[in-house]
Amino acid sequence: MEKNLKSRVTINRLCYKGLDIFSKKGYYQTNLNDILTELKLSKGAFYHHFKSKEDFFIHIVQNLVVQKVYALLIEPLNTQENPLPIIWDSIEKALEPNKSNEMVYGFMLADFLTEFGKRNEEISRYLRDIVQMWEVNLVSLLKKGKTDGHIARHLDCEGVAAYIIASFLGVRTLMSDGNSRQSKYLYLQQLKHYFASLKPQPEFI
Amino acid sequence: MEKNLKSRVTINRLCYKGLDIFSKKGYYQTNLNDILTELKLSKGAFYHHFKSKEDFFIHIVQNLVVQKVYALLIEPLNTQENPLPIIWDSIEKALEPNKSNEMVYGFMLADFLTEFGKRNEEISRYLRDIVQMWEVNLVSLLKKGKTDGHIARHLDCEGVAAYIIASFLGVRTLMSDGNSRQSKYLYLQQLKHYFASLKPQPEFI
DNA sequence: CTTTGAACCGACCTGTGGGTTGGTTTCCTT
DNA sequence: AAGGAAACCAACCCACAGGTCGGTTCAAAG
Repeated sequence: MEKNLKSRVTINRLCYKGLDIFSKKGYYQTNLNDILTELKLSKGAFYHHFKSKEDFFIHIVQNLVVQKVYALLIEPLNTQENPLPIIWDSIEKALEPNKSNEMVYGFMLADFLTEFGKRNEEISRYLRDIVQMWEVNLVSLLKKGKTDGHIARHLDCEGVAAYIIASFLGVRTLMSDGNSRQSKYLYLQQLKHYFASLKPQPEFI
Repeated sequence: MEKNLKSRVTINRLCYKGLDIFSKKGYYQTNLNDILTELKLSKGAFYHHFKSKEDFFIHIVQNLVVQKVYALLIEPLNTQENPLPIIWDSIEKALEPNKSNEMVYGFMLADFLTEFGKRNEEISRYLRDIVQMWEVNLVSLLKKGKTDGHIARHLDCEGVAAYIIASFLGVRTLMSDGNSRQSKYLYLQQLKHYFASLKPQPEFI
């Protein structure tokens, strides 16, 4: 195989497997051998492509995590329709386990944010940037929903976005507690109820 | 000082300082010396009172964490009044930093749940028990609120409780992101809005 | 005062895991 | 074919942290 191509293949394998295991066990609880033995690679191979474990993780965040969050939670918001069902659908999909690798991408962000919160300022910043990117897009979509008459005028769009994000980040904690299907179902139902309360109330017009 | 008393004093000092530092840095990222040097105690002293780091942490959870959660989130629910303002107040207080030691007890549960989620089944169970204790009390209070006419009849109390818990656990992630006051404010405002939507709707009677 | 054992000390042991380094293979260039 | 660089290997290094152990202090009992 061509050298340059082979290099990229190895880097990709490392990143995907890394994200997989980091998501399952957490960053600090994962050691490089966990990743390397599964891929039948050596320490030397790893440190040929990345200068440190932290560098490796940042690379994963800036590529894979950003990409997943964008595809699942942000890109769907690019719509002209009623925002609330769109947002609800995107969240439901984000909580759905990915068939190909059993990974629930919705988990990653919240777990990583917690893990690095008071521990690694640099990585925290990258993660917060992703959340903020989501928040910004939510807010602007909600504001458009206001002008289009889908959302009550008196609502605070920043507040609604923060509340959506908080509940989304929190439900994962409950979902990892055994009966994840039940928690997810209850959460999504109430999210729908909350969204219904955001619609313009006819009797107030 | 009497031996037995001195022992209990030392154990208490260890537990409080342990909870403090574990809350700030996480369990796995805290080493015993972080705790022991601050208390001017030795390894020997520690292992005289506890058989392992894990045993130590379980002791903290079963005593201090349970006690804090109970005092802040469960005991206030023992009321005959309208449940929704009561729940809201308890959550607001739980998110308030404790003046005496700067610790935000509301943080602990969610952080620890995340940290041990896929890592230590035994400790996870203890933590989940605490959440479930909260959930059970929330549900029963909400059901009473239904019969008392404070909450709409068609609502699913388990769902409401799950949603409250999810959003509470999640807001802490946002709160540790720098501007915690702003996040908390937005969250509490929307929680109030959500609660308002749970009241019986006059036009549906 | 002596004895006893709980409370405590701190040097040491040991496994772990991030990172290094010298060497080997593979593939492209000339 | 030869040279060289990229890709990779695996033994090694070392700092760190959980846990151990022999010894010391001190308060209560006899």
